Amino acid sequence: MSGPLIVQGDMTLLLEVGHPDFETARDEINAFSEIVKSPEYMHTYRMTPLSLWNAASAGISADGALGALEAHAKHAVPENVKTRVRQIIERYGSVEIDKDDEGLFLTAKDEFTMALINADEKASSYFLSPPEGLKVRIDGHYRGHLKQALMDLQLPAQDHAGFGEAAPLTIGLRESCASSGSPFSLRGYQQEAVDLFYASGKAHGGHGVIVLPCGAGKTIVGMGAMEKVSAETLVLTTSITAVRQWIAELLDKTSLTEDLIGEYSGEIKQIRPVTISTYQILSHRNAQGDNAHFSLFDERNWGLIIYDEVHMLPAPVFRMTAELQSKRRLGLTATLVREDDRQSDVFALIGPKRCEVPWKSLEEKGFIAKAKCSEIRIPLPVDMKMAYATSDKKDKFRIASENPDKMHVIKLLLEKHKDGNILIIGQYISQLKAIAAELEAPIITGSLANKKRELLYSSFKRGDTPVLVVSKVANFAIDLPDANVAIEVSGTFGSRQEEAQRLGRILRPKEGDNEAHFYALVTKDSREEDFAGNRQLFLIEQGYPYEILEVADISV
DNA sequence: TGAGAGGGAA
DNA sequence: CTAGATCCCTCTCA
Repeated sequence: MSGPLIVQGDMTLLLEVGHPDFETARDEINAFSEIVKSPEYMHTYRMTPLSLWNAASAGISADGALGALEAHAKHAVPENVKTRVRQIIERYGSVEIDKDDEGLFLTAKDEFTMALINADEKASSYFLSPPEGLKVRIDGHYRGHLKQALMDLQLPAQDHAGFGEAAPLTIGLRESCASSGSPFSLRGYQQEAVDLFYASGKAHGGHGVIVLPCGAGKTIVGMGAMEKVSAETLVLTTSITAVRQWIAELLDKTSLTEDLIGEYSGEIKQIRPVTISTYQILSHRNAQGDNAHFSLFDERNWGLIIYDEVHMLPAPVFRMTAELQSKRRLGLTATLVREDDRQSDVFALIGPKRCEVPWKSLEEKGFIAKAKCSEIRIPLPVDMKMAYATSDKKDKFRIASENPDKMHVIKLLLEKHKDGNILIIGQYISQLKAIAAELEAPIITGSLANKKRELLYSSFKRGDTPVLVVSKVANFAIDLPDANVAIEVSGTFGSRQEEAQRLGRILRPKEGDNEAHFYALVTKDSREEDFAGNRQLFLIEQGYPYEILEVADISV
């Protein structure tokens, strides 16, 4: 009993950062808990129903989770925590949905559970008849709605009812890329992700979410799934650029030819055996307030629907997905949502998390660069302190973000990384313009036409432009070239996804020492520190410690 | 026919 | 909490 972990009665876990077993313990508890706070010496994790159910769906038992807690605990694990963890994990699988010749039916593991569901007005409204013992016939059209209602009852269903017949389509993977001719095959973890999605151990796969770091090849996992399913496929993405990228990748790495792949967007409306579309066109309402493009879902007998960046799924597409439970569904994301409660909808309607590849494991294998993250704390200039003190909350954040003394630190960092390819990323256009003007560096914001962006990107890639200033376009633009240094001068109110995206920008493997640097510039003793702390949670969870520096610590 | 600007949406 | 970016549709101008 000398481990780094304190298990508290409220289901939170305190993890001692300086302890020799810190990393092992962190990697193990990550599988069934999520990080909440990460001050310097003690990180706080929390076990939630959803984090435990995702673990359960990945095959972690109550004994497994409790075993990990006990192995790393400093003191005895409280009895109520043991009971609660068992209760929650056992709830996953206490309700099953299956299919026989007569249609869909639900089974509960005991009478109490069935009584609970039967008493719930919403859940029982999808019953076709009163329950007989532990079994009840359900209306197949409302399979998704039922799963959502069960989720509200804290009873996540295991859906074994399978999928309908779909239009078949032979999809093969090439052995070499069409464009470059270089050999192509799935990496080990990509193949594993595909297999977990397709079968997930009990031959009940075909729906679920794969979590992969930026640059780990989400598209390739998608193609692997398409090959397995070999049916007509609908891919939903966040932007037109992403649509085009998918199409280019499919042509490059699969047997699909141009006539089989369609783009369905605001610009081009093709519907083909494999169709790539955007969430926005599906969410778009016409003057009558109807979703004008929902029919895309019924245009063909899709066998697989791929949700790219599944954490971005808008509400109307969720609603539609509730009706699509007889289609295979694959969600892809770099960061499962934590900021709101939509993750329970993802769990109920797309499926449980099937696989999560830790960033650090890719770093060890050299698939992504090593990253050093630092937060540099910069005081406000003396003459601004009074203005800061007398401002309201939202102005305080803006004043801190636009701290003019950040300029000096940027210059120090540019000096330190003289030969680097440096991205300066920020949130406020006025701030970025001032920085770009001072450094005489080009700037890319949303208002710059795509063609002009591409010119700057290629100049940056060639090394002709060593420093590029970018706005929030960097969060979305997938064609932004890689750098080895990123300086974040301001960020949104605490989005972990944003931080992950931004770090992802510098993680493509590098020549030489394969090392990248990420600096977050934060105003000392300001509200910005708190928000920056929240942004960093995801990366800390993935094992990227932030070094906290003062201006004086920067050595050139 | 296509490019580009402007408005509305979430 | 904001400011910012994107997308879709429509209109105008060659």
